[in-house]
Amino acid sequence: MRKISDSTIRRLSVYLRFLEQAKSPTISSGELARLGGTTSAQVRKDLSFFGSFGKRGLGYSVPELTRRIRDILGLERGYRVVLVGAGRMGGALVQYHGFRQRGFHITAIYDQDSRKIGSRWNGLVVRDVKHLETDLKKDPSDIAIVATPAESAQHVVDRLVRSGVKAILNFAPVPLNVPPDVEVKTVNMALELETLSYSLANR
Amino acid sequence: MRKISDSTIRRLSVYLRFLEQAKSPTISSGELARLGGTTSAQVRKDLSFFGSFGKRGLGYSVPELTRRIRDILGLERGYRVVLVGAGRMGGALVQYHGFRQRGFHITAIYDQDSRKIGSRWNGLVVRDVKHLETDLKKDPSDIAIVATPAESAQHVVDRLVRSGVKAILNFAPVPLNVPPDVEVKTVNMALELETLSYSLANR
DNA sequence: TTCTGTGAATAGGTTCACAGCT
DNA sequence: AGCTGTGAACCTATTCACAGAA
Repeated sequence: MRKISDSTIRRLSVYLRFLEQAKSPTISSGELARLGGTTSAQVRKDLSFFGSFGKRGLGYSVPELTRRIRDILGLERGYRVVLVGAGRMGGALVQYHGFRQRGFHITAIYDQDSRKIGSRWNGLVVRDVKHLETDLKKDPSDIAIVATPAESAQHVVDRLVRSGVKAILNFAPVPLNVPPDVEVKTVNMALELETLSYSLANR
Repeated sequence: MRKISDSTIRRLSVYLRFLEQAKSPTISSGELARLGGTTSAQVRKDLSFFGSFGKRGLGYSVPELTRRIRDILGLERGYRVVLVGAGRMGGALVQYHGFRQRGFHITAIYDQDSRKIGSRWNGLVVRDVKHLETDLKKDPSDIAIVATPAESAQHVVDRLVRSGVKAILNFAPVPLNVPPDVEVKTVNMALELETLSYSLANR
């Protein structure tokens, strides 16, 4: 398959959010653009990589386009997600409603700290991270969320990769090394604040 | 000032993190690149937008480059940050060590929910969001973090903008409208998972 | 010799503009 | 007439490659 840019995928995801809230049966590229903060040409180009979903003179059928984008993004199948790191951030993520809503189900939580192990979080019992490999062998997961301290992140990731995890959402503030068939997305909040600092400093 | 791309700024922020951990007194663009997951040419180009900080044949002085990047990013001055939304995510952010470490001080927390108002969070008392404008008039902040539900985010942002906030880090999963002199960075975690879903679906 | 600094070349993403359906 | 689909033009970011300083 043709290489699609990350920004296109992110925009599709944004369009999807608005399609799901749309009231009218059809929507134009211009309207989607306005909602998603982009241009109508961009919307049409983004969609054109995957096919021709619209009707000229009319726009896009909301239910059809919704279905198509969900399909492109692979959201139909639903995912089992394991979370490593039961700190504050892990806690927020477990509760985060947006994940479940989108078909991402957190099925297990791991931590190192014996004070956390055994406690219940949103219906899940925090397990000792030493069980990570054996658990994943029994119940594989495609996606893991890493919310550990920076120091342990790479080690945890190595173990996840060995256990067959293919995609990792990383909240630890370090770039992670993984083999080319594994996808990592790092969310670094301090870094986001620093870009804001830069824009404040340069005006 | 010449327009610098967001990706350059983000990489500077990554380099800075490694410079602060570096042990040797000098470092080459190749080494910084390896640590930061990029190329040596990229490192040199990024830095060249702001000056010539290295010595040919030698590399960059770690303390000097650290200072220069902190200066470029505007991190020397320190920032007062207000947080709106005392939910799970807000709680995680208040505790997040990376912020304080980098000179971002959360000075107030606001919420709408009377059950949360008055409770202590990390030494701060959660205040009723109705005091937002009067508080900001007394003690202005340049930066706000918005961690409210999607529905209230735009309204909160309008009030922040009217109160003189110039930079917003948004965790609500909606694009926000702000005047051109205000900078917004949105972190949307469900969206990050969706890009991972896409890459799993297309292999 | 090593490693920076930087124009030039390349690649990639966005916008334009218009032909072609409905 | 309205709005899509898309090649072409444009613009921006990355990579190359090499001259030049330590």
